[in-house]
Amino acid sequence: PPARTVAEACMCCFWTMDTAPVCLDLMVGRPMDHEPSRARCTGTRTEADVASSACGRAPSMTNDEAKILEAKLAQVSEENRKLTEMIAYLYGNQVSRQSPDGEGQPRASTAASPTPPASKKRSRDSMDTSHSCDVEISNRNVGTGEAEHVDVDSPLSNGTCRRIKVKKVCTRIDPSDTSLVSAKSQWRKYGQKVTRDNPSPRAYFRCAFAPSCRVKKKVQRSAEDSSVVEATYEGEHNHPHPTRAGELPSCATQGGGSVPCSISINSSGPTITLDLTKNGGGVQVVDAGEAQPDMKKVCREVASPEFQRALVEQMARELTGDQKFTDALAAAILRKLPDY
DNA sequence: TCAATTTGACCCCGG
DNA sequence: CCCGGGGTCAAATTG
Repeated sequence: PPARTVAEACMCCFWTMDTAPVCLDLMVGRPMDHEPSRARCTGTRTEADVASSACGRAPSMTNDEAKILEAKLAQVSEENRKLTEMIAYLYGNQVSRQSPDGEGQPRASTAASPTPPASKKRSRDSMDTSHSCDVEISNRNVGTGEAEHVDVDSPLSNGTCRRIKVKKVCTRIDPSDTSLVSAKSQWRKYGQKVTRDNPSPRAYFRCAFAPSCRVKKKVQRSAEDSSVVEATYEGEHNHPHPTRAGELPSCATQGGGSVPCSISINSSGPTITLDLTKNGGGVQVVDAGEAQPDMKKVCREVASPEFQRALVEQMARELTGDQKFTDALAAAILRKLPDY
């Protein structure tokens, strides 16, 4: 519990469980709203201390000290930014290999400016989902589906490269099940076409969350086996993956008041958010609704007492091994002590 | 009334 | 240049 009010940082760590990536956000505390005693700042200074000092809350500080601290703060911020980008990039790569629909966090590389379209491209081009010469097609093993992985290069005639992120997913479903074909919820259907080589119509979907998002999906039953649905995902989301309605309910609505920890499940993997600023404890799995079967299995595992215990132990190991955290914890405890 | 889906027409590209 | 097919648009339809 003391940790709730200590660290100023939000720490993230990622690890893989089975096939699903798990994002762990530890929202450890809010900045202290009262000034720490100068006498207690004699030890290792936390970033928060640096920040608060840099904000001029230490009137006796010299300009040189302030400049040094500002530079230090800027350096730490830059490091933090780079680490965040790296995590996003690594996580994006992982998602691109593991998520059946690629709805995960956009990769850092998405920010790269796209090469202008080559010569013969449609003007109303909606094909600007392509930004590289890598075409990744992966048939993942979903349920009883077949699995294969293919990489295709797609250079342009003018010698430049464009990046097209394409995933192909084969899923075996009950023939009467139209859930995937209709693909409601986060995809908006904008067209349907019967193609020459397949009697089943091909449905075209766009991301329904953001109009500017260029991600597309094509869904069509296999010509050979109508129980197999092939979904092709093209492009990357250019927006954070939104939470579904009710996925992250207000802490106050949960039993006994606030919930310090919640797990949101989406197709790119469950996200565990630990908000240690709240009272109480426990882990809650929220909305595994459309999760894949293996995802649901992961959800059950995540919700299990064994996993929670392991999670707490893992967190404890990570936190106690973090010098900054322990320093901040000690400082916070000192601040919390009555001024005798 | 509004949002989502359907569906015929159109556009673009490759052969 | 023509034609066929895939992909997209947008008006009509539906819930």
